[in-house]
Amino acid sequence: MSVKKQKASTPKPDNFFEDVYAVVRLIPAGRVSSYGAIARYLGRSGSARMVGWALNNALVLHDVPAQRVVNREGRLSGKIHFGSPTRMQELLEAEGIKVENDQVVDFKERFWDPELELGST
DNA sequence: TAGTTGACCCCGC
DNA sequence: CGCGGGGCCAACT
Repeated sequence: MSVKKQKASTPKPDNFFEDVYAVVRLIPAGRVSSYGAIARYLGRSGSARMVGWALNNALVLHDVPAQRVVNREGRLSGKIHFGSPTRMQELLEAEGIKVENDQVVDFKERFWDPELELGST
């Protein structure tokens, strides 16, 4: 069976990426989450960077509110990828989230942990 | 083909 | 208590 590895032309069911989109989509308006929290919830605590990559693809898909996802400092680390230097902040303010100096105000109170909200049995 | 970067986080000094 | 380096996995050059 000379089955060569066709890396392209495949639906690519990347569960990890898809799962990231699902969790981010579950984030309610007015709340924010962090890469590490999502990564940990998916079982990839060490691969928090991949969450960022997933969201990067999310921007292309245009179906995920990536603006609600920030780093563990509550800082808009990914605002650079929104095309405009203030795009992410504007979106967050539109959701009711206050942002000062590229930093989410009361981030600790606005923080939304998937494992805490969803993973509660 | 292989090397480097990257929307990060944690540990050690 | 502050700063630096390593680790993680995938995509880009």
